[in-house]
Amino acid sequence: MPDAPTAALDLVLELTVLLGEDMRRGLGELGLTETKAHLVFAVQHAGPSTQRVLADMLGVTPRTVTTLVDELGAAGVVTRESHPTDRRATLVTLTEDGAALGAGLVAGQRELAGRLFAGLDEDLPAFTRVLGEVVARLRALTEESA
Amino acid sequence: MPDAPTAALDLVLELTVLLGEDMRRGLGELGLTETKAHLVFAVQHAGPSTQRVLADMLGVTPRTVTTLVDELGAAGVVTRESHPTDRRATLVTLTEDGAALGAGLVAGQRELAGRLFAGLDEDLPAFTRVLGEVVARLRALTEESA
DNA sequence: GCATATCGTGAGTCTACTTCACTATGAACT
DNA sequence: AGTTCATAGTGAAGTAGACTCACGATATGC
Repeated sequence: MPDAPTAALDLVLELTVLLGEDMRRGLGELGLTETKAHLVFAVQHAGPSTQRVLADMLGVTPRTVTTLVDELGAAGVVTRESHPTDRRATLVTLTEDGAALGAGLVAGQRELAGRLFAGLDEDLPAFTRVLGEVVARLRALTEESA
Repeated sequence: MPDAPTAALDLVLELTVLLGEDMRRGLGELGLTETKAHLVFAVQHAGPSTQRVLADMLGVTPRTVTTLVDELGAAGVVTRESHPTDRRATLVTLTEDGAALGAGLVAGQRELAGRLFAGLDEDLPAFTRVLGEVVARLRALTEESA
């Protein structure tokens, strides 16, 4: 019989697997990978950004962003605009379609959240408290070993 | 301002990222990938198993298990034993080192769980309730679209 | 005893990333 | 001004971890 923390962690682990599958499936139907979706989110949130900045936000190398932007550009989701003051850099911006796509992603996520947590209002605050604390501890852990 | 379910899902998403990083880092130090660790867990839990069964448990193709077992064999973690009744099949079994490795993984996981959830006893039952329900719903979702 | 299914593996491919080298440009310092 | 050093993005090539396909060896059902 596992102790309560171990049982909780096991559930979390299972959740990550299921959630990952679900997201990949949903994104796949839109022709997106997780990283491409992440890039769309990033541009949506931060506005037009250089590829260097996007690389840092996504946690990938600049070279990877080049490819991502190439492919998202071919799909009509983003465009490369010239940077107003730095001629080395390009500003990645969302097209109209890209903005709609991003809005759709956010809406889909919100809808999934509603479906997953519906009717659990009573326990939800405690859930969120624990989750916040765990995330904070985990972040501290990973930073201390960086 | 996001609604509570959306905030909770965002936290979950962040947790999956951080937890994944942490696990990969820790496993990497032991020369393991996530899938190899999963295989060790599977054999530890189910006892000596055919590669076909392991493929199903890991959710990968049999071909992938061949490579996994090759490499774990080279590392001295598992061995291939002949199946007593089916001469096509091989039984993947843990070596003594492999069993120790598996036990270490379990211990490490338990220790991490303790560290992450320490002092949150009051909210932990609610947390686990929500998590269990969410996992169940997610599983239902993925199965209905299979 | 023969047709058909299953186990594991060689050969080759794919995807999402990486590193390295390079050009073009910017910034800082005499 | 010019020289030096750092930075933005990209071509070329490599890597890790999966996959498909085809095949030999064995098992199973009729």
